Amino acid sequence: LIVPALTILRVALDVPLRRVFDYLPPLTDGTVSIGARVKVPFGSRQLVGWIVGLADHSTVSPSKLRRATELLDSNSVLDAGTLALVEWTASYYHHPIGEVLAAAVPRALRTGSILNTYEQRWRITPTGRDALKKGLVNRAPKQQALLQLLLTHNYLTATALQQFHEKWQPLARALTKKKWLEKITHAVIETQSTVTSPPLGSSEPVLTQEQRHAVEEICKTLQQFKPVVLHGVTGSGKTEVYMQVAKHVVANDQSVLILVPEISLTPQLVARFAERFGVAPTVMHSALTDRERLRAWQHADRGQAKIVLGTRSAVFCSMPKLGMIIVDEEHDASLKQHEGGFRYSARDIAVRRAQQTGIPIVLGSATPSLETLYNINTQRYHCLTLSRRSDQAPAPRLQLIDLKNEHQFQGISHSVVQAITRHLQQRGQVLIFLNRRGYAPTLLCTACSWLADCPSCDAKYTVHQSAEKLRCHHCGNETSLPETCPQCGYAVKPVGRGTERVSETLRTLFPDVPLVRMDRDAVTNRRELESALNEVKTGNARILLGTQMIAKGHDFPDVTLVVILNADQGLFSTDFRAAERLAQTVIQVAGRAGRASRSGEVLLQTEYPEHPLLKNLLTEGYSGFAASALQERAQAAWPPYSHLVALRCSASQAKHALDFLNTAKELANAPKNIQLRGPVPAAMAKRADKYHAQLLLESTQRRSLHQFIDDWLTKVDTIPQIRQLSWVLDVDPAELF
DNA sequence: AGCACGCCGACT
DNA sequence: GTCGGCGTGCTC
Repeated sequence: LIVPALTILRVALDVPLRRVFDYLPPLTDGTVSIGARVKVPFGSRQLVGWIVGLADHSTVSPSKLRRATELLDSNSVLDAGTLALVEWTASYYHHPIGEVLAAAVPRALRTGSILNTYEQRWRITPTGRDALKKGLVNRAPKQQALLQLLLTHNYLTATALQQFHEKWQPLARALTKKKWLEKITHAVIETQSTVTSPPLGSSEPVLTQEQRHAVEEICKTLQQFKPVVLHGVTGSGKTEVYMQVAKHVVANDQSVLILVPEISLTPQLVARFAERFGVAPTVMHSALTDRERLRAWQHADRGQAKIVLGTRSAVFCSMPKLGMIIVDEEHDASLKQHEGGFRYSARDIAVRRAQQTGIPIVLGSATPSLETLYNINTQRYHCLTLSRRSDQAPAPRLQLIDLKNEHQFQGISHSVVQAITRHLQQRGQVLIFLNRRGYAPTLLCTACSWLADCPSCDAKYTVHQSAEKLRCHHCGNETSLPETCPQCGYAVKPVGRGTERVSETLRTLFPDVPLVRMDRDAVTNRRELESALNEVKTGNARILLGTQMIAKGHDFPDVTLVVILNADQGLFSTDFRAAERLAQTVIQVAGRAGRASRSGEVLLQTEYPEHPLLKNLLTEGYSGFAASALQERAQAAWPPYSHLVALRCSASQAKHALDFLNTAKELANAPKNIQLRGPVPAAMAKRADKYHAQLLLESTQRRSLHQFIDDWLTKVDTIPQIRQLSWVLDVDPAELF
């Protein structure tokens, strides 16, 4: 197809500008197709852009209109559905489409570098054929034989030539010189080496009635948008349901996209899918090299990947034959990108993608987010419940320990010590959760009340005893641990407790019991993670102590006691989502207990046993908690009963940040149904030597809010001080710091 | 963002 | 006399 010279290319570029740029098509031949990449001149540089549209005329004056340099793709690297999704995302998050694309695709595609793997091929030229026919090569039998071979073979690769003759290179050189042979560079499609083993049919377990019902419901209508929530308690076998529904989709010659919050959780999931399907799923996550990521992308784009398993950016993976999306642990905060300029919720985009594509989507969780529960209540989502554990284990018993009325040793109460002793005696394993790493959260002078605080943040230094360091967990500052007070020279002492200190305490209390500590300091790489998990799984370790790291994903079948050392941080937070997060953490951690035949026990230490949130969670479980939490949200008109957008700003001076937000607020001529709140400094205003502040926009009318923002941002873009600060728009913010 | 252009201060 | 500081204007 030759494109008329008049065609205008609409090109998205990776620049922070909320518009696309018009170009004339390149003079080189080739098919101009939407979704392909072009190299274009932009100012004084050459950039790689994406063709996101074609037009027959441009409103840009002809003097400004420039010509694209080169087409980079002849066939698709981004299917039409994915591009449509990227366009929707750019408009929903009010973010430049070029930057959304840059976040969505592998880096290798962005730089315009070699998309394909190339293979050198040698073939006979027409003059070579001629020469052969005329007998001109008769005096060089080797050369003749080679040309003869090429008559029947079309082309030979270096490997093939090697087989033909050990010293083929001088031969080829001589023939090339006479123009009888030519070397061509051919792009080859790299196929992912897939280790194939026959699917183990026997490994398909018998489903529980609830699992079978869920599979049937999800598979009833496979070719239409149908959001389903799979609300399954820990151990109820959600993964088995995912695999069975995926099997139906794959049997239909379509592929399945599975999103997970973190890659550390995937090895087991990958292994289970690999075993069941006989082919390892195509994985996509940030730990891949550029080359691996490109390969995975192409594999998916060509429809060769039946199952794509990835973290949040995989929601944009090009999959022309996408038949279903599964979002595992849909409540998990990691599914939202909350750093950098482009902040998005992979779960929300996934729902949109399923809707655009007209396919089912499964949102799985033991603790669904309040938004999701709200969508169930309003009949937008269909809920399928797995209330029984597939291993028949009874639900663990949850119990509060009142720290105010108990003797305690280094933050561990008497009854917890007794419970640990009891479970260890009964050959159970004990899991202890504390969401705070390091030795102690503060270092205090015993005489002059000096506190070690981070010079770059409004935060205290955390004591890291074994490393002999003070570290800031907010900016990465580090300094040596002082032995005496730098102010008065008197003794200093660590105050409060982190996992490092608790591990010391536990070793004192249970000197003969092997203990494994899992947090970011104790476990720094994959190998250490594997070995720590192995210690627990083999039963060598009897006590497992850790942070978030142990709350997610991993199975610890022999754990019979779970202790949550301190649940109180989340109780009095100003963030409206704190309660939800706390409840989810408690339930997720509790879910690690008693997965095997033995029933589990969960102890939760608190200073506030009367707190309604804890009482509620205890008596009513997660669903009961969620119902009352939703009522509170409704009364306060917080999400999901309203929609939030935060304009966040950071600058080297607090005043600059607040001035900018105030100017932005003045520029807003917001309709009555949109409230602007603030600006206010962030709870931790100073972080890494920058001062943070935010302006909050709130409305019950999503459409109206978004229309307003479109208009407003064009004005915000013109605020002059904009160069001395950085700002981001956070649509549906996960936390309001 | 990134790059060019432009106008003022301390250097060979 | 110029090298280079970073303000500001623009990118189809």
